[in-house]
Amino acid sequence: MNDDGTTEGEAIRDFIREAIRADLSAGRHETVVTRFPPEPNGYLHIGHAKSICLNFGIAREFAGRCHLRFDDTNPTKEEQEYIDAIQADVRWLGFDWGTHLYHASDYFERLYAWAERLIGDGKAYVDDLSADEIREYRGTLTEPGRESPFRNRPPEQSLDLFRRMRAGEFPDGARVLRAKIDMASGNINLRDPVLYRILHAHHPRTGDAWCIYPTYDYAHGQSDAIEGITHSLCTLEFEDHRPLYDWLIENLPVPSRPRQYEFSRLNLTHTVLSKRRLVQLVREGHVGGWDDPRMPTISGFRRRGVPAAAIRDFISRLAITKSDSTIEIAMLDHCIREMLNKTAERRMAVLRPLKVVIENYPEGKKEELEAVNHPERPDVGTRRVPFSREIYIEREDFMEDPPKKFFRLAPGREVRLRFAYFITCRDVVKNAAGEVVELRCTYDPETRGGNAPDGRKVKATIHWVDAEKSIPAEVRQYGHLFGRPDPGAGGDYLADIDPQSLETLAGCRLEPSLADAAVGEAVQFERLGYFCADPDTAPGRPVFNRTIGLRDSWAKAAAKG
RNA sequence: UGGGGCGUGGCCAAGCGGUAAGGCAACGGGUUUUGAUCCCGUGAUCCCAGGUUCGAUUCCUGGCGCCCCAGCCA
Repeated sequence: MNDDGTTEGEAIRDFIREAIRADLSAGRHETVVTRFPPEPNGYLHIGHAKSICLNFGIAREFAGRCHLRFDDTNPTKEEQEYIDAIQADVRWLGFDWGTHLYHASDYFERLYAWAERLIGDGKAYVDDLSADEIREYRGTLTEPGRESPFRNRPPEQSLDLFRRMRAGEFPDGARVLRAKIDMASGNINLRDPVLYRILHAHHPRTGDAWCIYPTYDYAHGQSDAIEGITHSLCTLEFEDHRPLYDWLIENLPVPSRPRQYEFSRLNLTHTVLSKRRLVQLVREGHVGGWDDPRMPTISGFRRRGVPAAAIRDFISRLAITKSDSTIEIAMLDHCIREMLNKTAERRMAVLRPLKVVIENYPEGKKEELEAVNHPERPDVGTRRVPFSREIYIEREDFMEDPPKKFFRLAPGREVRLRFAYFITCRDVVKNAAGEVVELRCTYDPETRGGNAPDGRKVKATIHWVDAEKSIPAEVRQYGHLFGRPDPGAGGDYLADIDPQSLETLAGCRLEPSLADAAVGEAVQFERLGYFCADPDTAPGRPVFNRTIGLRDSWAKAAAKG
């Protein structure tokens, strides 16, 4: 099975790929060329991953190519930091644009020349109206717009003005270049859309070479045509722009005629995916940064320990359609767990330690027990875990007065220590406040490795670490950033941030083999979940992030009562 | 009384006139040295109303509902 969910020879079917097959078999194209066109005004998130997987995936399936093109037409919002991060994220996701790295700004000179041509053809004009006036003249959704008084000025005059706009003679907002289409169109995008605006701003790539910049509508389709893009895939909100996209292609001497197709964007429960909101979360410090593990950004997932393959698998299960949809976050969680279950090695770690003294275990005795690294993959081998008279177990694996369905340790009860021995709880030691601070247990030497020669069973197996040899660590447990599936539905989405989405635990104890875990590499802490070392890890000071917890039917049952 | 889309089980989604795939979730049950994994099993007549047809989720008509568009953002 490939990680796009298909098996060898099985073609993915959706309306876009069907259209491509039709174009290919009709001979309209020989090769398929797609492009992923991010605007460098923020970090990539999982919604972008859908577009990336679609565009690069199609290029791969049809033996074509996919370009990475920065849609850098608005210097007031774009930054080099984003340009760099976007490239790193696309690569990390597993895609390669080869030599096809482009920028809309690479085409500024050509776009400008075509704009002059449009003016000469009487198909564009310089408008002196202010932004507010243009809005008034535009009309409303139900009323047609009115023509600007400058609409029919002579082409020579528009041309002169346009050249002076470029020359920097006018301040921001003084004039714009507009296409002359139809002020009465039901499609507002056709009511003489703005093609160029004056922006005295420094551009990350062109510096101060320009003070007029093309709008998205003008730059995008022409960039597609210049690059020979055959299928320009974008999200539904651009559907209304297609007539304009086509109008420009038809009225300009572009080298090719790309076609635009629209599909629905990804929505996910328990998170937000709008650039505006993600920027706000970062700028206002509601999260630690773009790569905060609770962020739905590619860099956030990476830091959290989510493998790129899990993201690709998730995307492959999505359908490319035109219907609005919101995917339950449980779907993503499932893909992460499934991937990690197959790949992550197992280790033991105790997050909330409770000391256990095994009274009949000889003082000073130490031994090492063999533990498998992956129960379903013997080839991954085994490791040795130190064991002695004093160990730590998880606090929540002991209850002094357990309900009937609780199978773990309790006074007088016997359980198995994973890979070690059966132990029985004999005594509970409490502090002055009445809190349990230590357990006194006995072990059965005959059960070494975890099986009783007499065949007796225990109802639970719990994890543990050696008190002396285990290493201290900080563990950050991450949950979904928002407590409700539809953040913002109640008004302010910021109010829906779950204050417990990050729980930092100090004083956790890890089995010694975790001392040299590689940053970002996933491991399963048995019975707890998947974790990986965070970049904040310092020598002798490990910091682990919880990528995702294991499914926990006990917690679910306990919650129900 | 503008234009563009969409409407199949809780969430996605196949289906392209012949009698409703699959995934996730939920709920049962089995296996298990992770209450994990794994394995079984359980649910819809397809927004509504007419019409065409031997037969419609698939075609037609009319409703209803939801989403997007009035940035010199993308």
